[in-house]
Amino acid sequence: MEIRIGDLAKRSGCEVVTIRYYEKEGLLPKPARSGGNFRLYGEAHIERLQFIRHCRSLDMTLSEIRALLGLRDNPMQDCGEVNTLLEAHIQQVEMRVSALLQLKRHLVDLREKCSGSRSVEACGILQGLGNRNCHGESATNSQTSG
Amino acid sequence: MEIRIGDLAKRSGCEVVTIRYYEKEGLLPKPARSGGNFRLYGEAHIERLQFIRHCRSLDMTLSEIRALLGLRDNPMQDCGEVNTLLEAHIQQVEMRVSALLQLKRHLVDLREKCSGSRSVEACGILQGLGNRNCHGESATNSQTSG
DNA sequence: AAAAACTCTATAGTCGCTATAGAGTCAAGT
DNA sequence: ACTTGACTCTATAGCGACTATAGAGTTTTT
Ligand SMILES: [Zn+2]
Ligand SMILES: [Zn+2]
Ligand SMILES: [Zn+2]
Ligand SMILES: [Zn+2]
Repeated sequence: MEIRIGDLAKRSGCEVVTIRYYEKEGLLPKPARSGGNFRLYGEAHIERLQFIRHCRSLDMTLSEIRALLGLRDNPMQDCGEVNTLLEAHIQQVEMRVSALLQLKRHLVDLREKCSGSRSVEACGILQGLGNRNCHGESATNSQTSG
Repeated sequence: MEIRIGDLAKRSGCEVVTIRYYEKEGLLPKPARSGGNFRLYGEAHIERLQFIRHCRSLDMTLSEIRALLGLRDNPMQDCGEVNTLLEAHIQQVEMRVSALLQLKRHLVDLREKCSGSRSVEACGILQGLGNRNCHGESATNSQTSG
C-alpha cells in the first residue's frame, strides 16, 4: 500500500506543497522513494497527516502539533501534558474570542456614528477613528511616563 | 513642532521600525529630514499615525486602512464607501468569532474525552484527534468524488 | 573627548502556507 | 518509438504585519 503525494493530498484534503512543507518541518517523517525519486507513503503517513490536519482545523500551531505528535510517538508517557497543551490552547481561543467581541462592539459603535451624512469630512466614523480617546487604550499601553 | 521618530513612537504606542514600515508602505507620507538625515515629524503625521493605530487596534488590514486614509484625504467625497468598508470589516469579525466559537466547542468536547487516565496511548484526546470523523469536515471540504 | 542614546539603511526572519520556474518521471495513446 | 499530458522533483520567492539584526552615522550627555 504505497501511494504518491498527489493521492495523499486528495485523501487528506491538503495541498501537495503543504505535505512537503510538513516533511521539511519535521512533522511528517521522510517517506520511501520510488526509482524515479517520487515520495511513497504508507498507512502510517496517511493517519499522521490526518491527525495533523485535524489539529490544524482546530487552529493549533505547528509547534503545538509537533508537541502532540511527540507525545503520541511515546505512548507510555503520562497524558498530563496533552491536557495541559489542550487547556492552554482553549484559553488562547477564549482570549481571542473575547478580544474579537470587544472589537466588534467597538466597530458597531463606530458604525452608529455615521448619521448618513454625505461628505467624508463630516462622517462620524472617520472622526471616531481619528479620536484617540474613542476607546480605551489602557489594556495594551501602560507606559505613559517619559 | 518637529519631533523625531522615537518620540513619535512613544506618543503613538508603536515601534520605531513600524513607523518606518508604514512609510515604506505608503501609509505615512515621507517626513522632512534634519541635517543629520533624521526624520522630522509634525502634527499631521502624529494625527495620521494615531488614526492608523486606532484602525489597527480594530484589526483592520493595512489595505483597509489605506483605503480609509485615501477617503480621508479627499474630504469632499461621499462617505458611503466608509460605511461599506466598515460593514465588511464587521462581518469579517463576526465570521471569525463564530468560527472560533465553533472551534472552542470542539476543543472543549475533546477535553472531556480524557478521563484522567495515565498513558498517552489510552488518552481520549489523542484518539479524538486521530479520528477523522470526529468533527464534520463538510464545510471546507466538499469534493469527495474522484 | 568619550560614552550613551538615538537614528540611519539594508537585510533576514516569523508563521503556515501558496505560487512559480525549470527539470525530471510515468502512463496512455498512436 | 514517440508524443502528449499528468504528475512529481527541487529551489526560491511571496503573503501580511511586523520584529530582529548588523553596521554605520548623529546627537546628547558626561
Ligand atoms: Zn458617514
Ligand atoms: Zn476606538
Ligand atoms: Zn488523557
Ligand atoms: Zn474533531
